[in-house]
Amino acid sequence: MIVLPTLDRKSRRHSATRDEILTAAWELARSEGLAGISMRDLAARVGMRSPSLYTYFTSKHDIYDAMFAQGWRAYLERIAALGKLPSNPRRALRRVLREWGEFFVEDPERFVLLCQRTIPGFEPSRQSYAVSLEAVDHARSVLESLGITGQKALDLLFALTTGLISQQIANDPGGDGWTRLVGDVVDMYVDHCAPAERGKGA
Amino acid sequence: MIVLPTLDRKSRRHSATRDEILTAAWELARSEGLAGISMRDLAARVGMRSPSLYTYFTSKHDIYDAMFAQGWRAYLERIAALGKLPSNPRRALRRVLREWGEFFVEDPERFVLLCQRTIPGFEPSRQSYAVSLEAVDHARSVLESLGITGQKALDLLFALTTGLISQQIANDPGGDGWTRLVGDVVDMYVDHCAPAERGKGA
DNA sequence: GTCTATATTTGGATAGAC
DNA sequence: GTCTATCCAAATATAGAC
Repeated sequence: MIVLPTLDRKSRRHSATRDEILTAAWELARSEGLAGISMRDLAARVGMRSPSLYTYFTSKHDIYDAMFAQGWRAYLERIAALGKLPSNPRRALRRVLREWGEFFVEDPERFVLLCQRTIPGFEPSRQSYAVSLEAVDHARSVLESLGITGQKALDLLFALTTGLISQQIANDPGGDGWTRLVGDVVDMYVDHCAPAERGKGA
Repeated sequence: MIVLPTLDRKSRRHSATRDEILTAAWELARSEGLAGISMRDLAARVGMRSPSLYTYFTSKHDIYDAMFAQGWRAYLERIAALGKLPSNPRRALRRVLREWGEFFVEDPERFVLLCQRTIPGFEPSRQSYAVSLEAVDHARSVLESLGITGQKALDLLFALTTGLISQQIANDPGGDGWTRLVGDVVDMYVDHCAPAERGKGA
């Protein structure tokens, strides 16, 4: 007898409830702040009492960890959904950064969890961290197509983007400052890091 | 009879104790994190019990508020101590940003309180906020000497600097990444925002 | 799997004696 | 001004019945 690699009814149900809890956790994060999530409130939102949550997650940090992985997976999906990037490398970078910015600006608490990591005591597990590294690798490959290599340039790009997003969130939440600035910023960055590309912005 | 505008013995003592508490608060912030300060621990560190703190501050937020103002005042002193800035505007900006970076990298919790403001529920009072605005005005005047004006350019500068510092603190705490990058960053920024200055970096 | 009940800890803040 | 004693609220997590 062959056991199919699908989950049985019970496991599927378990997994669905986990997802339901995570969805509620994101909602709660958006309304109360990420650090403002309490097990009581979270349970109430899915029609449970707090002890029942421990059937699905071993601790509150375990929930944050699942959210962290889920967040980065959502990012990878968004980038994948962009399809083929423009062949002009500068345009490609612009396209990716615009998406990056919209992704985080539309949900500031996601930015806090994924990029700022200011939740006291929380550190992602090895598996969840691995998901975030895929996003870094993707950025690296886009830079390489521009002839930009090295950790320094990558660090600079992240500093630039995360700095802008956090300013945007702090000063103009929900606004479109990012979208309006991203073109400028890409030009500034590329002109500096890949001078050979200067003037090829088209 | 003339009342001199100096504080009497009692007020001086009161003020000295306040300072002592604030110093202990910074120490505690550096070891436990800013959000990890508790009134009990803080009191213990100055040889008191927690209720006594309320003689000097009305609440915990009141302590954060005093720290906020103290932090920005310390920044203004550091900048003032630089003396006359180089007449070359690009060098002047480099000098200021280098100091800015060292000031915050050497005490990450200060950066959190002054620039990130992620303490739940804390907002600086009008007076304390005014101190921080002096720092912004100083940056604006340095930019003006470069012929760079407008809120957008100022925002971009802050995004760039705070982004870099938070990356530095997260990835290489205590390192000198900032110092090594600041020249690059200034060139990149000035080339973009004040093209007329291009090549005048000396 | 879910519940009630509760352990445990921790925190800010206050009352009132001295 | 400082203390002891205490209040009150909130939170995570566990034990054990159903």
